[in-house]
Amino acid sequence: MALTKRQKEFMDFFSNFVEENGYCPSYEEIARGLELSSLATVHKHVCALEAKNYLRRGFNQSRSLELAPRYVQENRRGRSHPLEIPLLGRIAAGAPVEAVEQRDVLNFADFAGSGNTFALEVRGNSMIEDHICDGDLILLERVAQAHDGEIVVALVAGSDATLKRIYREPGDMIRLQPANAAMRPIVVSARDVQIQGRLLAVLRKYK
Amino acid sequence: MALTKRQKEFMDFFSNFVEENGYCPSYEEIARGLELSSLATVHKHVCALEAKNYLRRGFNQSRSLELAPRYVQENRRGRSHPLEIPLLGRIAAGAPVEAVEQRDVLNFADFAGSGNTFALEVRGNSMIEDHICDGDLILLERVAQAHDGEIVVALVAGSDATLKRIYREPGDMIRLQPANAAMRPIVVSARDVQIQGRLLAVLRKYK
DNA sequence: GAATTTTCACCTTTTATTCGCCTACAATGC
DNA sequence: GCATTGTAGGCGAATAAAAGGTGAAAATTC
Repeated sequence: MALTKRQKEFMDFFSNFVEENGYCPSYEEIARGLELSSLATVHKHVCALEAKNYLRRGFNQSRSLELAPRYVQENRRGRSHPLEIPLLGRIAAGAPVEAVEQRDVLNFADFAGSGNTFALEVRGNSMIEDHICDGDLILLERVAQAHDGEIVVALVAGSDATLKRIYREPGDMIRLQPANAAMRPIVVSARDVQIQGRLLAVLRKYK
Repeated sequence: MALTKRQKEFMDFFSNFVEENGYCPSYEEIARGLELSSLATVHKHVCALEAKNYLRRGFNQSRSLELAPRYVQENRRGRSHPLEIPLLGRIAAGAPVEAVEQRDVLNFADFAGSGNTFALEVRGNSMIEDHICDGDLILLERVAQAHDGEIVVALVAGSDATLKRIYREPGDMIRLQPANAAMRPIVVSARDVQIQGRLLAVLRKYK
């Protein structure tokens, strides 16, 4: 009574959907998720999975599917801490992911730095060559000073807040260097630059 | 006996209302909150949710609804510390950061997805044009199937795990497309490809 | 008497079910 | 070796029921 490949995909999709939305998908939503064009196929899968005791349902009731206790038991792995994620290893290293022992844990606290952290959403492509894109979220540590070459959010002449690399220049000047060949560095008097924060991390979310 | 989409919205609204006000909403307040014009609809929802054991109530008594134990249990998850960071606004928008008075909060749970998440460290530059760099950490959702164009970690012929965009090709073939002009796509039979996860997020840490 | 819940009859949209028929593949009997 | 059978997976359309909705009137409690 084990799952077939397709049935496993079904269960994966289903449990992810419920986890994310808090309610059961309709047959049509399932069909879209599994790229099926007929509801009959979804129905067949449901029947098969119910027979195998992976799903429960109410007859003819909308969105009444639920994971059967059997599935829940077989699949409840480390629900430990929402902030800790198993760090399995490295890709392109020629080994299947499962094979890599789980010894490391990725903890979000590592990204957040001390207490003085804030976030911004990036607009524009001034740092694109450093692979910081429009729409990315960045975490910053609130500091007033930065070292040469660090990426900072700086306020120039009290008006523009920009993300740039910072360099000190002779004559008490400051150069704010974009990472975009199409853009020119900003060189201004140190008096007119106010550093707002130093880049700690870049976060990018997909879909 | 799972919740439907609308019932979930009902429960969300109801529990938020109680949380904020400390008392139960009247049917009319519920109707306004869910943009319903008839109290009959509210009543129907209440009956359905009572039957499903998500709500309790006293017959004909005003504002006597309460969350049933079942709901409370299912929804008291990881209230530990979501690790929230203030999201202040956007840069390069021509305004100083402080000026943006935004109440938004960046929550790491938003990145971690459902419970089925794991992390990998990226090696190599095969996705560099998508701005995923050597050394970046990526979060993945464990799925067995992916849609065309999504970025996945795939195991090819049981040996290489790689991060690529996936596309289906005629003849039951799969094309794994790098984002790097110097590299060629991998085209193999669908049988020889095993998807390990779908990209949820990219994290990059500085210094 | 005001606020609130319950009930009525009726409507629309969403959804699950069922039917017949198709392909691929692996196992079985001859 | 070859036909036969069984099983998993799939398609599209028709159908009926559940879920969601309306407005107004009645009933109940405070």
